[in-house]
Amino acid sequence: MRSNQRDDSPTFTERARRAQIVACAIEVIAEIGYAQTSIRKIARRVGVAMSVVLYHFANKDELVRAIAMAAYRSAVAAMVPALDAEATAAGRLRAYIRSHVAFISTHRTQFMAVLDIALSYRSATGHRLDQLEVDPGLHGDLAKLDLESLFRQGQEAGEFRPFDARSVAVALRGALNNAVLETARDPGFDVLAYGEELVVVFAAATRRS
Amino acid sequence: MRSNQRDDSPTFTERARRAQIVACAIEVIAEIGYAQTSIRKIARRVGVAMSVVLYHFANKDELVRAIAMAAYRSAVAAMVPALDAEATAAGRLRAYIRSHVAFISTHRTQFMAVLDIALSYRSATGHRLDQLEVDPGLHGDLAKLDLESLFRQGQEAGEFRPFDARSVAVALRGALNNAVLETARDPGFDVLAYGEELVVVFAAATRRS
Amino acid sequence: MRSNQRDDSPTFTERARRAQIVACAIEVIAEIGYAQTSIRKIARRVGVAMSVVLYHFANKDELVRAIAMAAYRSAVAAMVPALDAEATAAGRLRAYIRSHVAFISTHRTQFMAVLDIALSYRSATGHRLDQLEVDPGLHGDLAKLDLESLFRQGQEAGEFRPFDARSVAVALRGALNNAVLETARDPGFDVLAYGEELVVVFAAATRRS
Amino acid sequence: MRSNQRDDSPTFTERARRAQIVACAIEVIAEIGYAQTSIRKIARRVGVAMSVVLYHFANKDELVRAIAMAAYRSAVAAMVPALDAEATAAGRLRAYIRSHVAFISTHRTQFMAVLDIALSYRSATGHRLDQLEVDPGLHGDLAKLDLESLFRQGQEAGEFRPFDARSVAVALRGALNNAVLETARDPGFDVLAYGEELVVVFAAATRRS
DNA sequence: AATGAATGAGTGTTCATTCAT
DNA sequence: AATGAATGAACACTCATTCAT
Repeated sequence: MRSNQRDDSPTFTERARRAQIVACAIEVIAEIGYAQTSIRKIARRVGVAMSVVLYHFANKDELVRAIAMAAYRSAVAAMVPALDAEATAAGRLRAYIRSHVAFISTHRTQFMAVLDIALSYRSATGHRLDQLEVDPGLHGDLAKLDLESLFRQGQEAGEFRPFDARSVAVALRGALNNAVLETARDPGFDVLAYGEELVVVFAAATRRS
Repeated sequence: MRSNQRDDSPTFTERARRAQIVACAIEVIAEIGYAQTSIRKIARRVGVAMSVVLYHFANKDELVRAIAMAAYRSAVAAMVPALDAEATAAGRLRAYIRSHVAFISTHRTQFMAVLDIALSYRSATGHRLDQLEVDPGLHGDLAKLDLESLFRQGQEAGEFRPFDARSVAVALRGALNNAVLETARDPGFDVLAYGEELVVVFAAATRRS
Repeated sequence: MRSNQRDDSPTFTERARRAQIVACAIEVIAEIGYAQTSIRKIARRVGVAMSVVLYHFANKDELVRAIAMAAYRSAVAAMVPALDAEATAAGRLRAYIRSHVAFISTHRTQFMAVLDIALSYRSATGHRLDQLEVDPGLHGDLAKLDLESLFRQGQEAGEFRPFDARSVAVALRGALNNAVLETARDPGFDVLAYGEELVVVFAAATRRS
Repeated sequence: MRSNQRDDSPTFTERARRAQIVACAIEVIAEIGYAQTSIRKIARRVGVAMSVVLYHFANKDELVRAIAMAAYRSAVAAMVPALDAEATAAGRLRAYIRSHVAFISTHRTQFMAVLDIALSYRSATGHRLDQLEVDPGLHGDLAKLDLESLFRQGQEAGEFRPFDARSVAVALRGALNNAVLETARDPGFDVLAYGEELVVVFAAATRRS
């Protein structure tokens, strides 16, 4: 077990196996739903014994956390640069929406899996996915994706009208998440076009006068 | 068992027990999440043996269906009159949002439960909640709550600008559902104020010119 | 409940209901097999509540006994006259086989059900069907159908060669019962022709010199 | 679980456990009857948790199949050599009966169990035991035990009189199976003597002129 | 004579987790 | 680093039986 080793740096093999397991877990969850997913089925997909999964992850909660972290990391990698490239709040809002739907359309299975977990998972202690501790390195970057502060900055800069930042953030997040569910219901749903519509809607909704 | 009776009229006791079980099931699901909810836990809450629940509902799927139908029925009762009272599409949109958030705030646990089911439930045949057959009497009224046609009618009447009706419907539905999840995360979240913000946002987003 | 009544003579309705339940039970067992048969399914077939069955039969064992007795009675009614009409042991053996397969082919479902019960049923006390007490009135007639004494009488009369009566009785009974199972496997199996073959086989096997 | 392994060669421990479970299952079934046998009771006899049985057999049907295959295998091992040693059809018929009753008397509980299963078991799909797929290696040898072709060959060779081969096969099989049931009713029943009687009966029944 | 409601013991099956190797 | 074996708790569901009405 990892905790038996004297230093904390995982070996190369260790890292590779973990990544492989996380990837397979995402596939399985996206395919059959988190509720129907078991460690055995994940192991079967990887092609190893079930105990191998638990050798690398101690328990199911830790595996779920790893899946979420991997998703956060790739979301951050895809969205933060797009946001950083914009000078205005309105530009960053557009970039947020567009990079988000782009990410959804390129990482459909991953997003599906994480959303599924986010909606139905509770840890042994009853906590939801978004109440899990985030890896320290990720914390700063995730803050950059906080919609509420994006809106507030736009209001302070005089770009946006004075609305309740939190409410509009909740609305936009809900709208974006629903894109994934809609894709699940209808695989033909055009996520990118949906994104463009959201750009128009939320531009109109936040614009001054 | 109900399916044993020759006539279809359930007795008073039968109806009362079923209602009681549905109510308790809603409570339990809202509290611990659908994935963690079992028939035994529901029975424990009602204060009867697990087999009593299955005496009244035959199987889990039927119970889930009963919960959903009860929720649909009360949602329809709360929202349809509000919509019928409005003459314009813009008015009906406002009424939709306001009656919806009002319903959320008065039926929090019920809505939570149904949303949770909608997101994580799959029937034995793999179907999602929204793919379940709806009681015939309910079908007509549920159609009145279809956002996409509401938008389309507003566009045909020249009230709304020409946007993609489906996309905006998906966005609004996502935003409204997220209100429930936000309440779950933060019980202090003011749903009614959120609704007023949505009224403004979607008025601005749909208005001509 | 019957045991509440002061005299033991069942009413007409009572007798009719019991007969109806027994008939339906036989149908159900023949169709889906005794192992899959439950009191509820029988009641469903009759068109009454499950508790009605138990009102008339006290428990499952009693119902099973009633089914067996009904079958014995109709078998006796069909076979005993045929046997009584024969003067020689060889004639009675032929009559036994022929009336037996005739009975099988006219009472297929009934025979199927009883055989199924005979093979897989154990009472609460672990007893098999053939270890159940037989109705006093039936006892005498059932004795007339005892193959072993038929063979022994034929031997004493000098008609049959000296073989082990019990063994040949076991063999013939096994051969006859297997006709029913063969019919279950292949519904096209010609039971009457099978009977004629058995007549030849057991004539040759028992005949002197 | 075995189905987890990547190669198909079961370990020594695995094979031993499976054999042990099959052996105990046979004991339990022979004692209390297949209908009364549950996985839990089998596990209790083995002295392990019920889940251990399902760890090795996936489901009840697979366990039943394993029991049947084990019985078939030992029956083939006991009877086929005896048949192969005979040159004539009449000799093979005698060998069939004698090796069969010998097998019954040495493998009483095993035979009881398999017969009980054969008579009352239905798979999840409704199939009977004799409709289950047979292990490929066994298939050829089992064909050698087909009574109907044995009789037909004897007729073609002019050894047997012209009777309906299928009927006599059904009769002999019924007679042999009934030996097991008779033993269950009366443990003192002399199966070997019964076999000798059958040899005489079926010799007389099949012989020319 | 009949029934609806309830119950507890039982069924097969799934699952995350532990542990010795 | 990996694994086979085992386990107990939980799951949905079935069943014969009881009892008040």
